[in-house]
This record gives sequence, structure tokens and C-alpha cells, in this order.
Amino acid sequence: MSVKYQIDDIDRKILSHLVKNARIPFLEIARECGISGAAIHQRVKKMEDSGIIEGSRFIVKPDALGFGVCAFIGVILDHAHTYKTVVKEIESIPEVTECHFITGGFTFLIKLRCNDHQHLMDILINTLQNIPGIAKTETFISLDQLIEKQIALSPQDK
Amino acid sequence: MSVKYQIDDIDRKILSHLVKNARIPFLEIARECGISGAAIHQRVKKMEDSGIIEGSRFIVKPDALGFGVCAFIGVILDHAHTYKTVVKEIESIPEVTECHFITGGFTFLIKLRCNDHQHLMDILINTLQNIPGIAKTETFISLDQLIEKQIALSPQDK
DNA sequence: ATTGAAAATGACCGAAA
DNA sequence: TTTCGGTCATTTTCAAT
Repeated sequence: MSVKYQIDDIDRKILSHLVKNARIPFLEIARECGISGAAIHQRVKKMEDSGIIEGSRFIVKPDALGFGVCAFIGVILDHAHTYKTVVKEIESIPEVTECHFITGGFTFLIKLRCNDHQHLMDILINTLQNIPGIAKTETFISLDQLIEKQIALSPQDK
Repeated sequence: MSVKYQIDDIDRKILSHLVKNARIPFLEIARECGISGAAIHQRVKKMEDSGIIEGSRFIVKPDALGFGVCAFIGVILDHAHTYKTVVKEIESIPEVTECHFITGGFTFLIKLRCNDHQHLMDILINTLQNIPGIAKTETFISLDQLIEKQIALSPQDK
């Protein structure tokens, strides 16, 4: 479950480029790190194999795909033992992008994206509220995503 | 502010590959779409220029970087007019990865990543609670991120 | 673990349809 | 908008250090 090996400063430097631009040429990273392209290649491969790197993605503006509405939903279960089956049900909802098991007033915190408020209402009433084990939900609609960034990798992430 | 042009099915197909693997060769996408590599290249460029594609990133397991703890924090302001300055303050916290202006019981919902509970406590007490305008916070620690995925691009996203 | 060089593959640009 | 073709750049592998 845990990470297989500790990354060093060169790995961190490589990642600091890759998390900002997945298509940057390895040779460019190599020049900045002062080592060969082959070394970059092998280090990236090792980090991929060990699971440190989970993959790479293009970031697409959700609006362009018709998913202009973002919302968080706090979920309260009526019986703790329904946990597993509820997760499976939530997993099958295509609009859900995240689900956390959290401390505090809710069992789960779900993040999802949908087309519009009608669509959101539909998910709430026809999907979520119909899942056995879910007692109550509380919806927080994101009116504006003010910050979206990655964790800083280096002390100074210029 | 809005998107400059509507993408078509080919664009959607291109994106469906790119959001899963940012380093997939354009030629491979070209083969699957039945058009030339140059066409893929141009369509991607157009989507980048128009802002539909916001960039590309490697996804790194936060644990590997020493950020094993994920938490959400609901923030309540004491005066609505402090909104802007508070956002600026929050923006400058390196551990914060998201900040939403939300409906419901909170003004903001913040997502952040930190090393451990001590680190989280430090952010809560020494950083967040010290920002003028923040009246109250409520912390939800993510004990387990059960789901993490992207919005489905196609009806069937095999 | 890193390197340098070789071979294979892909990105990118211009011209033409 | 697309394709084709050419050139240049990058990825990837491998033997050697």
C-alpha cells in the first residue's frame, strides 16, 4: 500500500516539470537537471512502475464538455454497515469524480460535475436518494472555483 | 469567459484519449480516429489556443511527496465584504489545492494536502484562523479517498 | 545508476487539394 | 479542414562504465 522507495531531489525536479506539463520533452528536463535523457527516461519509468506516478492527463475545461456545474455533496448513512455497498453504488454514478470517507458530520464527501441544476437535481433525487443506506445528503454547489492547483513540489516552485 | 467554439465528435474522441494518457502519441490517436496525425495535431492546437485544453499534467501520488493527509475545510466569513481579501490570503497558502465559493452553510470550501495532522493543525491555527474575516472553520479530514476519476467524455467511455 | 550512440518513432510545418 | 511529404526532434534501447 505504501510507496516502494523514496524519491530523491532529481526525481523531485523531474516531477516538478512533469506535473506542470506532461508533454515536455525529456531532453529538456535532462538539460535542466544536468543529466542525460536516458536517465530521465529510466527514472520516470521507475516512478511509474513503483506507482509514484499514477499517470498523466490533459486538463480539459469542464464547460467545454457541457459540465458547467460543480457540486459537493455530504452524505450521511443510516447504518454504518452499509458502507461498502453504498460506495459501490456511488462508484457507478458517472458524474461523481471524487468520494472521500471523512471525519465530521458526514460519512462521505462527494464531488461531482453535471450539466446544469436540473441535472444535479436529477442525480440527487433519482440516484443518490434512492441508494439504500443513504439517510441524508447536503448539497454545496460551487458557484465559483477560485483556486485549482497542485501541491507545491519544491520549496520554491517557480 | 465562455468557450470560443463547440467541439465535435472527433475532438471529443481525441480528448477521451488525452485525458487518460497525456503522452499517447498523436499518431496513435490518428489511427484510431481514422484521420491523419497532422489533423490531430491541428485540432489539439486549436483546442489549446481556444482554452478548451487547459494543459497537461503528470499525476503523482501525494504520499510519495510526503503529503499523505487530505482535508476539506468549510470556511465561514464574518463579513461578506471581506471576500476578496480572504481569497487572496487563502491563495497564498501553498497547501491549498482548491477553493470553491459555495452555497450552503459555508462561504468557501477549501481542499488541501499536508504532511500529517500536526501540519494540518498548524495550518488551521496559525494560518487560517489568523486571516481577518474568517469567523469559523469546520474541518473534514479525508480518511480514505475512495473515488478519484474524470468526468466521462463519451456515452460509453470504454 | 548513468552515459552515449544508434535505431525507431513521432512531431511539426508548408503546400496543395 | 484535411492530407501528404519532408525534416527535425524525441523516445527508447543497449552495451559499457
